[in-house]
Amino acid sequence: MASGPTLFLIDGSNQMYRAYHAIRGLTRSDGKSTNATYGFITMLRKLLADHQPQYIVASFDLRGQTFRSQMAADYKANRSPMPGDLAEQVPWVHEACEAMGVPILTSEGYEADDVIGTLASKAAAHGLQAAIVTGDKDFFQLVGDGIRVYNPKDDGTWYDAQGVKEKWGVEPSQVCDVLALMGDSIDNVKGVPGIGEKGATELIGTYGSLDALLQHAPELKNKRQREGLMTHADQARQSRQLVTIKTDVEVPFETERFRFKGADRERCYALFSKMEFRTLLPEYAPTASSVQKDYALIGSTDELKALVAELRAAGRFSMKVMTDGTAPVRATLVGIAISIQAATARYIPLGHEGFGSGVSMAKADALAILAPLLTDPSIEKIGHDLKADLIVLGRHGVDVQNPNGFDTMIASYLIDANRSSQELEPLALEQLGYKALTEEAIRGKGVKAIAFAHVPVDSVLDYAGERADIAFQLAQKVKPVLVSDALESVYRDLELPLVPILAAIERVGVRVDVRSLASQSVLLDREMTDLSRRIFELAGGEFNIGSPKQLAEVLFERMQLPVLKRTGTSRAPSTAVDVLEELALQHQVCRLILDWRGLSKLKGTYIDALPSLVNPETGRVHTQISQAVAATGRLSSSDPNLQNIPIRTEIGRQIRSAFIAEPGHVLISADYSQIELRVLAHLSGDERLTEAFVRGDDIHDQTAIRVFGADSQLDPYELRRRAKIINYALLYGKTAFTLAKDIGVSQQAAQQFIDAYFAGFPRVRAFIDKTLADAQASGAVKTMFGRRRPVPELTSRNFQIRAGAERIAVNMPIQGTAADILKRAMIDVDAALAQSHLTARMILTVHDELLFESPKDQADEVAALVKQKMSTAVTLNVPLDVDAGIGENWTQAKG
DNA sequence: TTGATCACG
DNA sequence: GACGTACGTGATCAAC
Repeated sequence: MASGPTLFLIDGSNQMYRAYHAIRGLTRSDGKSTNATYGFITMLRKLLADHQPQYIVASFDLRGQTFRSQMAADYKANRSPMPGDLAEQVPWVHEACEAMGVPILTSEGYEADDVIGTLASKAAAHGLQAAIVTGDKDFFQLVGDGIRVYNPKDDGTWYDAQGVKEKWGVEPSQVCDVLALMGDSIDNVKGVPGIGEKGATELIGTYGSLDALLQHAPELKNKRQREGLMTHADQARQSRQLVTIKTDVEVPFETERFRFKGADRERCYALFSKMEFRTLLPEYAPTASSVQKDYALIGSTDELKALVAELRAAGRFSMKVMTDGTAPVRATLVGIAISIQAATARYIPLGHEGFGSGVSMAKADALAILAPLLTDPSIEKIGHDLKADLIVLGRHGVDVQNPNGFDTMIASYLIDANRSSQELEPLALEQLGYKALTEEAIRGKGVKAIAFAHVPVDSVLDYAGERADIAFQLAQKVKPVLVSDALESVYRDLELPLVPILAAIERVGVRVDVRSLASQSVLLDREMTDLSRRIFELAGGEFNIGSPKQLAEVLFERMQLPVLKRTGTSRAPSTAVDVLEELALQHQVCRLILDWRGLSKLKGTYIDALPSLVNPETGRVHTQISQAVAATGRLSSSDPNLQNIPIRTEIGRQIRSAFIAEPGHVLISADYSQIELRVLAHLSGDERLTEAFVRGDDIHDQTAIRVFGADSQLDPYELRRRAKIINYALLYGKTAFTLAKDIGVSQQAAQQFIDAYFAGFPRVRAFIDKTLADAQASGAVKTMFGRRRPVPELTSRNFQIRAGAERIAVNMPIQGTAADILKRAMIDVDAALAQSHLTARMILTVHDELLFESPKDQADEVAALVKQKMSTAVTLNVPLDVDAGIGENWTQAKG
């Protein structure tokens, strides 16, 4: 019996192909496929972890001729050439292999199979067993004493001689004969026509070998087999030669070279960052402790003064304001970390209690020393999410001025808006190869988390110092990328000036009429109770209407209503609005359920939730605005989201009425009229669309005329409604299928409308086509201001994924340009207000709307100024119309 | 924590 | 010719 350690022989080409087909649609942000590389690495990692090989080597097929192609000119002639996006990955797979510590051995003129066969057969002589890692059945021929096949698919399967016999019913020595009969259409090994896997194993099992079978061919009962074997005997013999794996290739067997010494972490790290395999990075990142750091506490005002002098001399520094509490508007200041050089940081403790409380300086004293620096516009402040720092410092009376600052979160967002997270830790890992401490590691997690103020100050120094240190290093790293990606002007002219404006909006907040909401809650409660009583009567029993599961059971089992649609992942019967709308025609209970659900949503999300979000200190609601989330460039709002306050229904408008102005003040709402369609007119240059806007026509009426003709018998309101749907539908790539549903016509009619639209506005079609062509060429789309969004899925071979990417590509330049325009307007309005005598404050932004709170007696002037600045924020070849309204509450202001 | 649902532009 | 069928967000509730 063979013994000794096992040498793992990886059939690299086979495993690379398998990975390529097993994983679909994995791409890097530049659109290049990385699926085979990722799959191969995953396989390798699992193999290494599961079997901890002492010896390992991989072989790959080389390009060009092999002895087999010389033997049979058409060998592998049927095989389609390697797909381009796999060929591109070959060097990466090789690199991955070697970086992971697996040497590669190949031989000119031979396939990987032969190299592996040779090594396997030589292994015993070197005191090793062989394990061939492959999914290719051809290798069964080599199995025997000391040689096994291992297929890593699923959880992995081992094949020894017994295993081969169980799988195929023949000995490994007979495998070549079986393969010779079967042939292999992919490699163009012809075999014998009429004999497949089943026939081949049976025949070889019966007759013992190909030669014996050929001798007895005339005696066979089965006509197809008999004639096949008699006419194709030579072909079968040649096929056997082709499938026989060589075991005598001249390759050196160097045991020591095959000894597995572990991965080259640095090489792996470099490759995996390049490939954007983010989940793999932490494991291969250099450890934090390996970096020599100079972090220290600032323990006295004298030290602080010395630090300030140093910072002033440097002209720039990075900072991280440490706080306890979730939102910056109510968080307490704990300390400030500062860095002016990689691996260096200072921490100024300001609010440490309990252990280490002695180190904290008085906040007022320390801030007074720091303030001249923070408010000096000539000093560059670097940070990751500076808005949060600005809010906290602002609440302590320090109005940070930072016109040349650098925010690494925003820079990273501009470079890749698709990133799911723009947080510091993953960026540090990917960009700097630095594994940062997590907040959880310092504070603990969940309910047991300790406030920073109570964590030993040395730990906070480590953590906070790192944040400032990393931000400083990251800034140096991403600044050049901003320039090379032509993103500097979006950064300087749009995003950076917006930071203090958003900070101010968050700090000011919005006043909410809590009493009005409370009385609405009571009324709604009654209405819902009433509705649920009627629902239970019709349904024949009580249940939780808010539970999709229970509701589905009542509707589709107890009441036997038809299941029209199923949900995405769980395939449960859907109870979504459109389904219930349709079922409402059959049973009135569905209408009641829809009504109940509408009320429940509004009550739960707004009426009952808003009062609890009022900040007790200010009596107002302070949303958080994210500048680095939406991939199109829009802002987003959370905690609470004030960008989705209801408006479409009567109850919705009542909720909106609860957003009110301070006594003596009013709210002013100013919104762009149809900004996205105007952007489309501008970007496409379509004459008719442009003219319609220039003349001030109602654009939806114009579309109605183009699409439905001037003399449709339908009600003009209905026509306009449909035209509006069409206008927006086409902006986003809606299809006839859904358009038909939305406007209640046949799919053919909907398609005619779409065709008529594009015929009526011909440049729109051309614009869409050009946008797509450019996107395909560059892998990204851009707004008028140069903001970009990578769209890697445009090259996907999956229709669904590709179609989705195309819609994104068409939509982003429009939605994104509109977002850019609003940002530009915010900056202009803010500056104009600051320069005027007016004291109005911007309090909200909702995609195409700005909301202000103004003293009553200034309202008209403010409205005029806002309107003027918004409509001239940019110059398009269509006018930018702005509607402004004034009122006691948000609903009135929108009137 | 995830999925379904639904609020907004 | 089929594919599945509109973009972008965030909050809540139920159910695991």
